This record gives sequence, structure tokens and C-alpha cells, in this order.
Amino acid sequence: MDPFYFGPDQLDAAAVDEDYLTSLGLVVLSPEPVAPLPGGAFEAYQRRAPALLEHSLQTMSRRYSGEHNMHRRMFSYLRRVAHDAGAAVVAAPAFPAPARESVPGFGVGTSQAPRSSRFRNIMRERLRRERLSQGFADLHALLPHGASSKGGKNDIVGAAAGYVRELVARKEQLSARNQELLEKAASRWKQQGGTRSGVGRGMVVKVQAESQDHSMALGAFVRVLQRLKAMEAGLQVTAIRTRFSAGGVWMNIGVEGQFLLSLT
Amino acid sequence: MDPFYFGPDQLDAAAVDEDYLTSLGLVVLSPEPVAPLPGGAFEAYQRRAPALLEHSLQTMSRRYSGEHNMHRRMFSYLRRVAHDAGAAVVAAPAFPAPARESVPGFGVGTSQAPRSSRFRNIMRERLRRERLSQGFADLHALLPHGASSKGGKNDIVGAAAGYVRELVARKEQLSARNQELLEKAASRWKQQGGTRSGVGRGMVVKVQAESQDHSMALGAFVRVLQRLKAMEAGLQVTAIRTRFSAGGVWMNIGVEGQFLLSLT
DNA sequence: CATTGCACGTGTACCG
DNA sequence: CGGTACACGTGCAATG
Repeated sequence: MDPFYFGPDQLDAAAVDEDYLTSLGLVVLSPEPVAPLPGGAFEAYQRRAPALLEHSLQTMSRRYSGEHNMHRRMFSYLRRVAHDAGAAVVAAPAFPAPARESVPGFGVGTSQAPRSSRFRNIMRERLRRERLSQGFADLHALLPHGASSKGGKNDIVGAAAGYVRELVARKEQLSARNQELLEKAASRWKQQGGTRSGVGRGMVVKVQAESQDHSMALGAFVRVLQRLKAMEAGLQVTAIRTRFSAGGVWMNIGVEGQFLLSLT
Repeated sequence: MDPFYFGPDQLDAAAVDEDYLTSLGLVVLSPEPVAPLPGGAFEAYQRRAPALLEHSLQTMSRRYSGEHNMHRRMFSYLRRVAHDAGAAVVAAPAFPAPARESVPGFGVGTSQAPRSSRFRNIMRERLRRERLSQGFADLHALLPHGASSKGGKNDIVGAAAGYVRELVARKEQLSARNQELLEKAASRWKQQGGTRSGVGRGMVVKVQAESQDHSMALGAFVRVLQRLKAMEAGLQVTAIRTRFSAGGVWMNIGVEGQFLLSLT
């Protein structure tokens, strides 16, 4: 009776939304109140194993095992209180939202027929949200740990966009370099012979190192050779002579062609 | 008066939520009803130009210019109807949701003080959602047109995850191939490496190439030297002797220590 | 009809 | 206290 209080449970209030309540994880069985278990919100997108497949239906929606049920218990509690204590103007406007069946035209009649549709809508929406969060978790899992540090949906999409941009750029650059390399290799093979460069004559580049650490000297030589090789234009290495001795190491490189070597 | 109907406009209902109404784009001025303009939901993530920057604050929230205002007009209409016709039990539970100020404890008193806070909360939430949709649009913009075809948030995150996976895989594969190419660019090479592992002490590693391209030979030698240098454990290079001739090039490397060289 | 998807406003938790 | 972020239930549009 008394249809005031905007009536959160305008129906019998006993077994009104039994399916809804069960959907909240508040089954009537289990007298013990499920244990609080606050669990923190969402647990920071717990990065589940890659799980390349099988995220279809099986282990889905298990993350929300004992999670936000505190909300739900509170909701149920509020609803029950609003029903029990006749007074108490607790204006809880949109908790499970009465709105008997989205029939704004007229209020009476047609009371118990469609009730299950609403419940299924709720469940569908919840599942949709859960799936989306799952997708977020998956996406967050395979982002570099540096980016998307805040672990929020917004940050995740931003970081994903940036990461995709970076990956595409890297991929294109790598592909270009690969193609260039391939092309150069094919081109070089045909371009034999022209070792006789015009103005430049042969000369010898000498590199010496006093350190006794052969490894470091090797590193230096590798760097010099890389530099030399990087100057692809009209430069030919004709000989390399290296000696590692106790007091140091030296390296003579014979080259032909004009070049300008600036060892920083 | 009459605090029943859960009171969507429990206050004076004249200039109750003037800021809220203006936020809905329903300013009192403009007698013409703003024109319907359904506009479709979200316009399928209209892929705005890349806009690498400047999506900070300027042109933001302009996408919702004349968009869902139909909803809002309906909302306002419903609220006005609920206020005018005193009866009419139109249970509109959560439209702008009365809940005078989230003060569930007691209903009377403290009526007009905090009203703006709720409005700012609404605006903040709306802006957050809008930002997230913006991120979705950005992310969707740089996905391959084939994937994420359905243009839904869920599909977008899924497609983004798949795309990232594919990009990473492609990148690694490309990098590996690049390295392999660099290593084996001229597959004509006869890399005869002295892969004498065992407990050997001093020995000579011989590398020969038949190509006349000195640059490629240099690259190969650089790589060999890098490999050698990378084996820091108990390995010493004692001498390097290289000769570049017309018919090819060879390189002898004297090493000491046990090692295991596997030139793939 | 039923289903999918989205935006909305709200309540709550966490952080300065 | 205000700020941010999330999940929630709901209404509405569009698609079968």
C-alpha cells in the first residue's frame, strides 16, 4: 500500500526481483553474508596471462567473483530498509530504479507480465560492460609497461593509440631499411669493377690504441669500420692490418677514394 | 508541496536546475525548438583527421554540437509534464534523478546550498565520457580499415589488441629478417669459419669471401668482429690480418681461449 | 518482437 | 573538501 516514497518496491516486495537479487550474487541461500572482501576497485587491470584464445565464454566473468558485492549488499540493504521502515524518506532515486516497465503512459495494470525482460536487459548490459573491461585488460596487458602507467580506461586507450603509432612507424622504418638493404645488395652485385676512382688516391688510415684491453680496442675498431662502411659513396677499403701487442694495439686501414672522416 | 511522486522537481520547479538545463543545450532563449536533427548515434566514430596534437581542449566537445539533444528535449519535456499535470504517476525514476543532494539521511532542510556541486559532477562525468569516446575515435582512426569494422567500443578494443599483437609479431619478424639479411645479404659468400670449439687455446679463425664488393666484405667483417667482441668470457683477440684483392678478400683472426662460434 | 550498443546520471571508492 | 575513475541500471536508437 501507500504508493508514496516513489515506491522502490511497488510490488509485493517479497520475491519482487528474485532473479535480480540472485543476479547480484545475493542468493537467499548462504546465510553467511559472503564476507566483505573489499578487494579494491578492479585490482588495477590485473594482467591475466596472455590467454591468446579461450577468452570466449569459459573463464569469463570470473574476475568479479567476490568484488564489488559490497555495493550490491548495500543496495539490497537500502531497498529492504526502505520497505521495512514505512517512514524514512530515504530518497534513493535510481538504485534499481522502479520504473515498473518503462510504461510512462499509464501506471496501473499490466503488473507482472514483462518483469523478466528488464532483468535480461540488466544482465546483458552488465555482461557487455564486463566484456569491455576484459578487452581493456587484454589491451593493457600487451602494452609496454612504461606506458599506460595509470591503468585507467582513458590512459589505456591513449597509450594504445600512441603505441600503435610507434609500432607502425617502427615497422615502416624497418621495412624501408630492409628493402633498401635488399636493393643495395642486388644493385651492388651488378656494379662490379669501378674501383678506379678519379681524384682520390689510395691512403692509409691509422688507428692506435694504448689500452691493453683487447676488448675495448676491438670495440673501437668495430666502430671505425662501421664508420668507414657507412660512407658508401666512392670509398673502397683495400686492406686492413692489425696487431695486438702487450703495450697496445694498432690498425692500419688502406682506402681508396675521396672521403672526409671526422672521428668525433 | 505534496512531496509524493518522489518529486522530480521537489523544489520550485521554476529555475530549479537552470544551469543543468543550460548544460543540456536547452537554453530558455531560442524559442524555436532547436530542430530535431537525429544525426544518428555517434556517427560511427567519424574518423577525424589524425590531429596528432591539439586535441587538448580547443575543438573538443564540439562533436556533440547538435546531436543527442533530442534525448534532452525529451527529458525536459517529461519533467515539465510531470510538474504540470499534478497527477499522472509517470514514474520517471532516473531522469535527472532528484536526490536533492545525495543526503540520504534526512530529507528536509539544507535545500538550496549545494545544488551546484551536483551539476559540476554531471559535467565532469560527461566530459570524462566524452574524452573516452574521443580516445576511442582516435584509436579507431589508426586501426586498419579491415579490422574493427563494426565500430563498437568492444570491437575497437578487441581489434586494437589484435592489431598490436600483429604489429609486434610483424616487427619482430621483420627485425629478425633484417638481421638475417644483413648477415647473409650476399648469400654467395662462402663463410668458412673455423668453428673449433673444445678446449682449444690459441687458434686462427679464417673468414673468406669471394665477392669483389669490398663494402659488403667490410660489413661481414664488422659483424664477425662484433660477434667476437660479444663473447666477453675468456676470449682474447691477438691479431687480425686482412687482405683485399681483386678476386676476393680474406681475414684471419687470431684468438686465445675457448669459445664456441656458430655462424648460422 | 528481441537484441546490441551508447550515453546518461548517480553512488561509491580512492587520492591529493 | 574537490578531483578522478568505475560500475551500475536505465532509456533510446538502430538493426536483425
